[in-house]
Amino acid sequence: MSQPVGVGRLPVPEGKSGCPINLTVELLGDRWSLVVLRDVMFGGHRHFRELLTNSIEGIASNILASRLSKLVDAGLLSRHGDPSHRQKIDYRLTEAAIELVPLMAHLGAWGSRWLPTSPELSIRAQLLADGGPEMWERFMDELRATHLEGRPHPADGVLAELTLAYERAASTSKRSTARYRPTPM
Amino acid sequence: MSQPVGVGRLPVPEGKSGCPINLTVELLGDRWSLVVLRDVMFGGHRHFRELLTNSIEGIASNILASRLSKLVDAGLLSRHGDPSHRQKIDYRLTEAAIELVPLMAHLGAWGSRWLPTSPELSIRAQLLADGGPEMWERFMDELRATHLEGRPHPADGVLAELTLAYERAASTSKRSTARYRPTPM
DNA sequence: TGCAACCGGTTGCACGTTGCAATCGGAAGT
DNA sequence: ACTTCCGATTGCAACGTGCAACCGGTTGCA
Repeated sequence: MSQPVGVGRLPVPEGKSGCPINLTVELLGDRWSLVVLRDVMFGGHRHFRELLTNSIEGIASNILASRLSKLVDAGLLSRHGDPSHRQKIDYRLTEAAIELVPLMAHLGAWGSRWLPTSPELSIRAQLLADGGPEMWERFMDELRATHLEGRPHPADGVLAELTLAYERAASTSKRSTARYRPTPM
Repeated sequence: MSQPVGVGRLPVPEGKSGCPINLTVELLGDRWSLVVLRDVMFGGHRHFRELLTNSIEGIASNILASRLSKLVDAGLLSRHGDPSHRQKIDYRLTEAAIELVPLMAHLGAWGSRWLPTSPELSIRAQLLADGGPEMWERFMDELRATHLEGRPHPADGVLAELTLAYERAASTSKRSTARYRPTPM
């Protein structure tokens, strides 16, 4: 639970830079990896079809498949069988992925501040950003309980709070965007 | 200085998702954008050749050119003439880019924690992450003075502190990586 | 005045990745 | 038996990246 992902702590892969920012960008810096993690983290979607159908950005099935297996290989997601259906796969966040919560919070905060985001979705990002490290820790503990130990999300948890804020904002917004499920931030 | 980049606050570009995380990923989620910003921010490189030659990751000139113009269009960099050479261009961070400092700090911290980074470079990332919001604010003010107002970096500033820590770590490391200038984090 | 070094790029081309639509074989429900 | 749902895979076109050569203009120096 506290080891680096991949092949362990080694002499820095040859030809690569060894810079923490660069390596992180190399791993997560593409069009979809962080979006998939966002949907698992904030949307609560943990199955292939669920991620495919509820994605507002409309990810293609082959891309989703390749991202899921890449994230599993990188140690950010883990695969588990689902008792309800033999070939249903439950993708769960690992500790490494859970520790991306502060990064997601900053990503959302910066986007809300500088990019033309939709108000309902910005509210959730703002709420999480304003909650600060203390709220992030609560959320991370909630995710650990859900994804590492298999317990359900508490009804009064951070995720519930964020979803409630979104739903309130969405219901009072003039042009309804209700054709989408409130998956993303 | 406090407007969103791009076309201003508009009804969310059509067909796009409006999610703050998604929009940020769409803008910065590629192999090079954040790496270029890192070199401008932490490496102090502000000219084309400087960025091209001192990049440890070895960016190609056409990619660098396309990223620079994309970042300028997005409002993260601004172009200025250089008095010393008529066709030399000084790329400076804008306020929007300076506000990516916390994101960079988290990116570096997460990478140091979970990926096989090189120790000298990790030390700088750790230092910045451990400094917390208070240190980030000091660094951002320093960058504002340098990039928005054209003053030099103070000798006792955050950047100097980070560079010193890197140099100490690099000089005591066995296998010298001195062929590289200490550009990245 | 000539010339080499430097300035920010551009061009052409090979290659891998992405995006899209259709489809796959196995498992479950009815 | 038939339909639906499951996580993918395939073929194909378009795009992004990586590499090397090259561009016109500017500067410093002999």
